[in-house]
Amino acid sequence: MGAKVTKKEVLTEFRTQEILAAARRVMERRGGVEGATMEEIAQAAGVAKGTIYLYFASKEHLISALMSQVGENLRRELEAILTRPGSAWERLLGALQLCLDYLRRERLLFPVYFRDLPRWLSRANTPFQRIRQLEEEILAQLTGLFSQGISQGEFVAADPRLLACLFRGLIRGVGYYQWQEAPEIPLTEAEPVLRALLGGLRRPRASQEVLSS
Amino acid sequence: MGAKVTKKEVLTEFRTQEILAAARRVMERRGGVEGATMEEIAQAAGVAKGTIYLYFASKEHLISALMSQVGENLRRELEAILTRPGSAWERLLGALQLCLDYLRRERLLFPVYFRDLPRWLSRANTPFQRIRQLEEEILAQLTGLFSQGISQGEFVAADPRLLACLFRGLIRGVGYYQWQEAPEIPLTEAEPVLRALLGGLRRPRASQEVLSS
Amino acid sequence: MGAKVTKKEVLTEFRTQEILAAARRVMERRGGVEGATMEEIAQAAGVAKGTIYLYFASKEHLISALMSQVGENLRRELEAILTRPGSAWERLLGALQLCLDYLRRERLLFPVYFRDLPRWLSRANTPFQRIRQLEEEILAQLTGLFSQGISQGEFVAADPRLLACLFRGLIRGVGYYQWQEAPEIPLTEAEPVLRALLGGLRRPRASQEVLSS
Amino acid sequence: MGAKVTKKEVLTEFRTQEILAAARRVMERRGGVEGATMEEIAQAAGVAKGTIYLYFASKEHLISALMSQVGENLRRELEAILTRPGSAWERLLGALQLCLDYLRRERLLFPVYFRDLPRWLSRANTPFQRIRQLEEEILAQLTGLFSQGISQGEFVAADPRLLACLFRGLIRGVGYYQWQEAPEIPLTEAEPVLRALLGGLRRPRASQEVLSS
DNA sequence: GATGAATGAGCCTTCATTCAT
DNA sequence: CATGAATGAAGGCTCATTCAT
Repeated sequence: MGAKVTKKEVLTEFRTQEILAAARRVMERRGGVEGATMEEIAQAAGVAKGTIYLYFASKEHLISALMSQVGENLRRELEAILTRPGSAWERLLGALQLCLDYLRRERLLFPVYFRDLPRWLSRANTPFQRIRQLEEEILAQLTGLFSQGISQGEFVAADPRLLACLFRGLIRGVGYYQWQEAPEIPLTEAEPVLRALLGGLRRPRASQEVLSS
Repeated sequence: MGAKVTKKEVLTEFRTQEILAAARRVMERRGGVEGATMEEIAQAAGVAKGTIYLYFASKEHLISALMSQVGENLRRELEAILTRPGSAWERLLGALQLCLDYLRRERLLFPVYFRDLPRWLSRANTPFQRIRQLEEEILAQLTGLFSQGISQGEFVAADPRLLACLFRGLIRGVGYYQWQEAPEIPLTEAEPVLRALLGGLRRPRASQEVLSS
Repeated sequence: MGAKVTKKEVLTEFRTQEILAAARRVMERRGGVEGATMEEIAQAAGVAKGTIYLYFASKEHLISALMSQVGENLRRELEAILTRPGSAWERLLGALQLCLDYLRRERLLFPVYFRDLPRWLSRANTPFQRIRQLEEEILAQLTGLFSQGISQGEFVAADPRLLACLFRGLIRGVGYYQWQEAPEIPLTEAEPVLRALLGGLRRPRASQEVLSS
Repeated sequence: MGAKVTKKEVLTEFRTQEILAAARRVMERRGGVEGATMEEIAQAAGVAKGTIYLYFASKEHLISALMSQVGENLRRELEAILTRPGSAWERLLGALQLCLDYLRRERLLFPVYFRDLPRWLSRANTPFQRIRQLEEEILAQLTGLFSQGISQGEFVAADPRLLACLFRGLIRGVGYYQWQEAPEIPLTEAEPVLRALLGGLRRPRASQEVLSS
């Protein structure tokens, strides 16, 4: 009997993932949430339209689950990098590389993340609170990193949370650039420039300089 | 007689601006183009639904006009700054300040700009080509600035267009940050950090260093 | 004072005709009533949209007046022909020629007459009763002609009103044909065939034949 | 299993016909296509508005299907009659009877056929091309009949296609008459007169007469 | 559980008509 | 009288969601 329950659970999990994958494909193809109809997602998943609603309460819940998956993974991998030994700068470079990797990997999902998610996040009572939470956790990880770096004298003195936000903003800016302007330019070309930019945050050794206009 | 024509023109201009302002308000309130219906825009403008179509041929034309207004102004002001005398770095700082000003001023319109415009830009035969053109012109202005800076040895050697894109990406990242995360943090606090980041692009005087990992 | 009133009347009449002519042009161009907007008619007439409503109570009244004009003329000319001396057959040929002339002349108005008028005629309390009346009068004229022809032994015995209706139906069929199928074929080619067809109604001299299956 | 598929197909076919019948009823009631809204058609069919779009891609497709049904049947039955043995005249009488039957049967659909179809036929890339094709085929059938009749000396010398068009025009004229003027007069009364008229096309035996004024 | 036919609220757009100037 | 900006009812169509089978 326990086996049977497990079997059913496995099947449920399988279907869930199948639908999520289908939703991802369709959204990538249609370039966003609005263009992706439940009908098309169902077809792509090889199930009937009504079946989706057995696994997800609504379209929003479906999208939410999809986005959460990515966030969950990013948070886990980011955690691994940030707890590595080494200087804050080295770990920041690791985080940069990871984020650029995600940009590359999830490139096609970017429009959804960028355009459609924000609207939903602004609404209360939405299934997207989980994503908001994940974003907050990721931001907290980065904030912790900058905090360490500042207290260890590696980075210039600044609000660590602001630095984290700007780092994330920078990554998003790159993603947006890649998405809108230059899908043909490999992100690897952007990495040195990003390093140079972030290098601007490093505190010159044996220097009393502070940020000033 | 001339006065009458002027009167009519003034009224038309007034209504046009009134509707644009209403559209802006509704989009801000609804968080994007999709959520803003012509009905609600009309109500916000204090006119009937059909009246909007006396001033704009379609919803797309209306949005297009709204976005173009902002782009037009930004381009003009940016041009003024970039043609000022001074070092490339000084002008870059000026551009930075201008863009941050725009972010502050057009803060509420940002979601529209960020999320909805991209989809339309990807379609041909759309009234949004004007905006695409404006974006390209602005990008060209920035590219020119970086180009000068590089050839004059002020900035590290890199593709100037990539730098321009990253600059813009950075600004957008900040805007996105401001929009989503910290409407309460005044952007003025972000400026020094942005300067520090951009400072990473400056070439150390009398140095042959190039970007390397 | 009397002169002034007359002057005004003349102007009113002039405007009325001008608007009617414009409506005709627009309907011809647009291929019917539905495609012709009051806006376009007003432009074609060189007046403002609202002005039309000073001369015609509604779009229906305008169309009605336009169609009545044609019917009025046809009836008058038909009357002239039918009161000419000569055999019923000769007068029938005269009527045929007249109707074909009208078809040629009013060719471009035919779609309106054929498609749009009928719907309105079927409604009560419509300004189109005048047209219905004109049609009835024209039909009565033709009925009278056939009636004479039958009583004088020129035509086979049949309900004269039915014959009149069929004659009209034949004309309309030709018009429809011309309109839909062969605008390039001059109607003159159809005339001999129509004569042959109508000749089928003539009673063979000194014959006792009656219509039978 | 086969039964299940059949069941579904039967249901689909049933609904399709049900909607077509509803559309027919509404158009008859409203006197044309323009007056018949999808809403009202849906109500008449006892389904929701959206349901229609499960069976027909658009309003035009719906109307097109309706008209094609009739044309398809007429063409088939006409073909059966025209390939019967016998003189051209006998077959022409058969065709006449068939067409009058259709006029009687489809009487209420006539306005649609007469008024609305023509406008659509003039547009390219429309689902109505099938109807255009049907019309052409029917006309070709009639043309062939006249062609035979002429070459066999049964009918006066004339362009057979013109004769076919006039025949069709005559039928339409009768239909139009019936529709507008005398729904109370049974068409059976019109048939002898039509025969007489068509008889005018017959070539007098052993005569060299040609059509002349 | 799975299905997919059915639903209907909601959207953008048109255009005959009105009325303040 | 003339104007034309403003109106708003109505129409075709979409698609997330429901529910009988």
